[in-house]
Amino acid sequence: MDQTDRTILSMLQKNADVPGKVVADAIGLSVSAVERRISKLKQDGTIEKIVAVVSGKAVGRGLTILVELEIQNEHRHTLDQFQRWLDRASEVQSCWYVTGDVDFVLLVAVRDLDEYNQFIERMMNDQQAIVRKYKSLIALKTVKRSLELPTDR
Amino acid sequence: MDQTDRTILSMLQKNADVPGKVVADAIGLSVSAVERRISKLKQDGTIEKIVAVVSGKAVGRGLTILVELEIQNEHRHTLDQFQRWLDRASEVQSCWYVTGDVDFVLLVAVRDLDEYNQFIERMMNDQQAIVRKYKSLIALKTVKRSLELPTDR
DNA sequence: TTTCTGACGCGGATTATCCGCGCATTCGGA
DNA sequence: TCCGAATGCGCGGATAATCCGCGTCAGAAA
Repeated sequence: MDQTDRTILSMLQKNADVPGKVVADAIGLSVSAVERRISKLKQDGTIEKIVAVVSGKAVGRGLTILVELEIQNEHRHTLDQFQRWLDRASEVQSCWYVTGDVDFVLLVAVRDLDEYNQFIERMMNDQQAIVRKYKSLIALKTVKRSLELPTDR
Repeated sequence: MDQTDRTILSMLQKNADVPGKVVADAIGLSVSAVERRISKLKQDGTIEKIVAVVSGKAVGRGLTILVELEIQNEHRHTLDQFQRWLDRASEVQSCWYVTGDVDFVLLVAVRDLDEYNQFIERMMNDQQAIVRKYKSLIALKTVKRSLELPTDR
């Protein structure tokens, strides 16, 4: 993982829909050298996957809400079970177990408040033994939306 | 945007590193029909981009922190300026302007607490006229991490 | 019914990727 | 110092994927 790899990663995080030739020209390497590096980065898990980023509005999921959760108890089994539930919930894009007053933060994408309400009710019903309370932070504006990581230094 | 398009989007959000043939076989369409649909979805902005998802650990940015911000005032000019700053901050992966007690939520990826502290100091220094207070929610575990949207219904 | 539109499958032309080869550089022991 | 082993490179042919024009067909509108 040298500087060349980092440059490649930086490019592919912005746009992975690019022929090797373009990357090769940008960094002054042959096409096959670039291909070999990319396939190695995929192999060793540095590149986890290549995905399409879809417009929420275009598929009718334009409403983003951050949900802060407090849970009843933090026993191992309870946590595991709840996390599996979250993982299967299609409304939940991302989810973190965090320090502080709240226990979980969810990033939820839904069509509208009605669908959000259905999600919350489903969660409070399915997981009533676990979830104590929740707080909704409705996104009025998504300033930035990516999973891009800086690769420098 | 019919059910076929939705199926394609669902597949490409999980893995866009797939030849058209695979998608075509999965949905029972010819390769060229699939290619035409995909290129149309890119054209009209439904597919915003194709990106590589990189492992934070692999590039030394394994620490994820959610930051809740309260700002001094919500005048248009102030907000715009601050949002431009956030957009340029490489540590900030995502950022939402939200309803409720807090004004912004940032998703930040850094190497360690030291680097996080540097980021916070830089923000509080550069944007001292804007940011009133912040609260850090350190991710002990990332349960789920994607921008994937459900396409059904 | 006729016409128009849009999406389809087919298949050849073009591009891109995969991969083996030989070469240059680097890095550790003898 | 000298000499293998390992690593990464560029080249170029084989393979695979994409691009694109053509003719066809089904559904909507005249």
